[in-house]
Amino acid sequence: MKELAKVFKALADEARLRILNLIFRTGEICVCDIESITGFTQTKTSRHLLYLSQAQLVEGRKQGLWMLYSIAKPKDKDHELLLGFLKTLLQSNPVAVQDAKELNNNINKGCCTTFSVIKPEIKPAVLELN
Amino acid sequence: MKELAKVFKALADEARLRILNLIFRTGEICVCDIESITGFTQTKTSRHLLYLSQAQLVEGRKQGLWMLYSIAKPKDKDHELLLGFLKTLLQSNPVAVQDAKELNNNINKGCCTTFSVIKPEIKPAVLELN
DNA sequence: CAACTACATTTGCGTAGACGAATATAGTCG
DNA sequence: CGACTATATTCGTCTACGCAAATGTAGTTG
Repeated sequence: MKELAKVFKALADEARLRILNLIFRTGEICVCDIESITGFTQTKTSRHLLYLSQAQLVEGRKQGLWMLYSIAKPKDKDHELLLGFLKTLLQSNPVAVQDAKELNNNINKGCCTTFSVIKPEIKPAVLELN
Repeated sequence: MKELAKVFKALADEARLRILNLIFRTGEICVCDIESITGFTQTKTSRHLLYLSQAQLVEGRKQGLWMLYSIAKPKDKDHELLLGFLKTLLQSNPVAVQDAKELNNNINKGCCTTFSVIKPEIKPAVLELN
């Protein structure tokens, strides 16, 4: 129960929900893209990603100079249920949709590090923006 | 998005999750029963119920001297999804199941105000304890 | 190896939340 | 109305969290 509360605590912040949304929509994204899309400072972005990973909501891997974050692999049924639930909620949320549009703009302008440098094969059309 | 974060904040506390669990399992329960089952002080119980009702997760009605709390009626699809999700999570949680057993004990011993005084027609068998 | 980039961590500060004890309020019953 | 019960609210304290600025670190590139 305490762990469940801890997960909800990780979700109890708008900044973290916005970050989660970007990760859901991209599959995998680097820190600097999150910064540029949300307007968060580097410190703030990094700290919130730490919270999210401690709550087992996201996980990161290092690739060269970049740190790439993705949604954590579900550990059990409840965990899987939670992640699916979150994705559904964020799919229709106005702020989440707005961020998704900004993300798409960045991809098209070529200033999205994640997609232009690291995963150039992934095209905007792949993203589910609505 | 801010409202979503607020809801998660209301869920980000073990005491509130335990209270929610009791409400889910009984359908409607008075404050003093929550106190005796959880061992929370009166202040603590009341305060957390306030948080939960402000987040539109529960709602209360006054009956005589007692305040009866139940799960809030869902306002929209997302809200309904959230409540169903929560119920599922709490259904299998060990602490939640333990509290359910304690609740059942209280009902059988006749010291559960909610069921012995206010809703005597509801029998323990009605409760889904596992 | 030196400059640079992406990211993490530390520090210090202000605010929000959790708690118990005490007090207040509202309804009931004699 | 006066004693009692159930619940809510206030108060003071302690801890946790959010933030920006500064600093640290790891990997890359010339």
